[in-house]
Amino acid sequence: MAKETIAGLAKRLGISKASVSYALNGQPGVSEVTRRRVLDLAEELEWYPSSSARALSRSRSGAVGMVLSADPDLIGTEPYYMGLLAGIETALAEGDMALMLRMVGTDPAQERATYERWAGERKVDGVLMFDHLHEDPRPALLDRLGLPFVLHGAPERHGPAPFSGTTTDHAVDSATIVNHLHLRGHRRIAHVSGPHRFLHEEQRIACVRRRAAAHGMAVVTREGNYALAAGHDAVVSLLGEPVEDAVTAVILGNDLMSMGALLALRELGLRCPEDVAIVSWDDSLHCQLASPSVTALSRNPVMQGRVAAELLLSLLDSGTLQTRAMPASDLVARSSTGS
Amino acid sequence: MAKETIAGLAKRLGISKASVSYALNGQPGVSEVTRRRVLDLAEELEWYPSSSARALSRSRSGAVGMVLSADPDLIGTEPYYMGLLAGIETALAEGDMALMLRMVGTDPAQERATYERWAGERKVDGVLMFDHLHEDPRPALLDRLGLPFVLHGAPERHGPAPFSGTTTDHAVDSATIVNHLHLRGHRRIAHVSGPHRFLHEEQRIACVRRRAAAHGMAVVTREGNYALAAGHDAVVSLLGEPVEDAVTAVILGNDLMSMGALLALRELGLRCPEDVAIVSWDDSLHCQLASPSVTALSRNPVMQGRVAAELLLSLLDSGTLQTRAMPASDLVARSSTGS
DNA sequence: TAGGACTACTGAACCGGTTCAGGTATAACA
DNA sequence: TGTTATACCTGAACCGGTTCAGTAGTCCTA
Repeated sequence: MAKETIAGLAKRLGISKASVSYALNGQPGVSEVTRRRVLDLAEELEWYPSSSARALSRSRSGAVGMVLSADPDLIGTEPYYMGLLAGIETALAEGDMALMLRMVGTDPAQERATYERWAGERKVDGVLMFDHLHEDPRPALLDRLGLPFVLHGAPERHGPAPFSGTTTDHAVDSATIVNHLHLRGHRRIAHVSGPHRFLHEEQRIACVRRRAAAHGMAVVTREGNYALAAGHDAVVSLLGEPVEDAVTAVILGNDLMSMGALLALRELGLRCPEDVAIVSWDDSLHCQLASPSVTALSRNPVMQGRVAAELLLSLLDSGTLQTRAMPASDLVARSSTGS
Repeated sequence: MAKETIAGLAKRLGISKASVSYALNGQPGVSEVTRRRVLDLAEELEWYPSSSARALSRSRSGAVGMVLSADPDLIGTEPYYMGLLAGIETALAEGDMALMLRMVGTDPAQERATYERWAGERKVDGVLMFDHLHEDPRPALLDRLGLPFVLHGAPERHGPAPFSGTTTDHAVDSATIVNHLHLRGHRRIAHVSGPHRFLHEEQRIACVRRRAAAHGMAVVTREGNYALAAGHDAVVSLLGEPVEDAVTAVILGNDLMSMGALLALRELGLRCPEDVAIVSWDDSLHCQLASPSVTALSRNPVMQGRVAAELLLSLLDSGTLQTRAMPASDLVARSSTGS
């Protein structure tokens, strides 16, 4: 079966390529009768227009790109990103866009090189990004490259946004966590964050501090890297030696660090939640299954991915920059805070 | 900055488009001097050839597709697939191919519709598939569509392969598990498999049975669906009422079901491993973190993904069908079998 | 010194769509 | 009745690469 083309359809129907094209794309310029004939024939032949020919003449690739930068061996351990991916993909599918995925190592240069290549080859019409960095060079780069993008987790701002993105109200989320701990009597807490280069981590730190101060609570901060060992080591360093004013609760920046924290407590012979409570800034099956199960802030990655993708779609077809605030996360209270 | 094209480069250099094209693609027909001039100018201008124009004239899209069919909300819970994805992506990147990802629900019709669309639009040059089904309609479909593909987890066969794929020696893996249990004194075991519609599950069941029989062990089989609840329920049904000849060990088809099994044991007041041992047919962080930690067969998804992608790449550029056997998996002995 | 082989290069066709600038035929209007 | 608007349709240009057939020019050989 030789590959059909639009010229083939046109010949079969005795009309011009142009008419076939108009009919297929729902554009004016053809009668309803002709349109139906074209559509019926296309269906009968199971024919679809060539995506590359279409991409070439429309100067639009019909795909959006997403770069995941992480150690390949650890990628499976981040359920948050997978949920995000799922949400993104379903939204894109509805908008008839394809998702082009690239995984690179943790070197930021690789991510940037990918964008340059994509823009140069016009392989994607837009890009989805995460994790706004301190002095993030990517928005400027993408602007220079002329690649539309959406940044999931953009900083909150007042006034018109310089680019499209989703924002999270860290003050509310922080308050949810800190209030929960305060209510349970904790007055000295620790916060083991993710890397400071992520803007959202800086903001969380500031918000936790502010909220705790409002309650008259003391906060110790540690920087982690989202790995299990980081949570473990932070807890050991915080609680390894018995001191007078040891913290009674630890907030950890993600689920893996929370698991590490639990392991550390067990090693140190400290009971959770009786001696030390644990809260994870990200929920997952790990938090549910751990013993004790871990109280966690439940974001909704699938929904968030969906929203981010929708922002990109609307940016691509109407060019409007938008910022969308994510709803506040719920805290799922579990055993690790004595709930 | 107006977009450069190959015609633009040609004009700047005072040569023809054809020469520029030959130079860029490393083809004969240009002198080394000219080639260098072209390459240098391209680099200086940060110019890349348009992927869609290239795709159109080469009749190759430069992308391979992969359909993930799963409930979007559960996708994050399957670390195996994420590892696979990572391996695939890195191999594809090295072969200068892009990965097009599509997530669909669990309805098989959606997966097939995606392949039809991709083939019709010539959007991907090939496809990666998983989980060979009983009477799997997909290979025939893809053959009809003329879409090259690699099936990760193809059945083992003698004689020439009808398509490219990776195979796993289930007999060896089964023996690894069963021997491990036999050595620890278990004589009555249960095997909670994944859905029977997956060929590899059927094969695992048969291999476990055979191996157990060789040892004079009794096996009870249950069908699960890889979800936590399935592992839980299977264990409850197996061990809910005290019986004379209750099984003393349970093999579960994946990590989630193993977690469910542990929960069930806890509920039933049975100790692991003293009363009942647990083995997972898939390793993950869950197995490591559970208490007791779970003995698991450790496959290497990143490597497997890489191999599958390499098979596809070589199929695409030389057209040779190949079958590659995956190395035997190692058993990571942990507490759940008393190790 | 004519002939053949080889190298370096070019013009034009081609890939398969989209879209613009007309061209008819029919309907609507004055 | 002539003019104009409208609906439907078409030929050809275009998107930006690849590739084929052909042309010069150079070198080697007999």
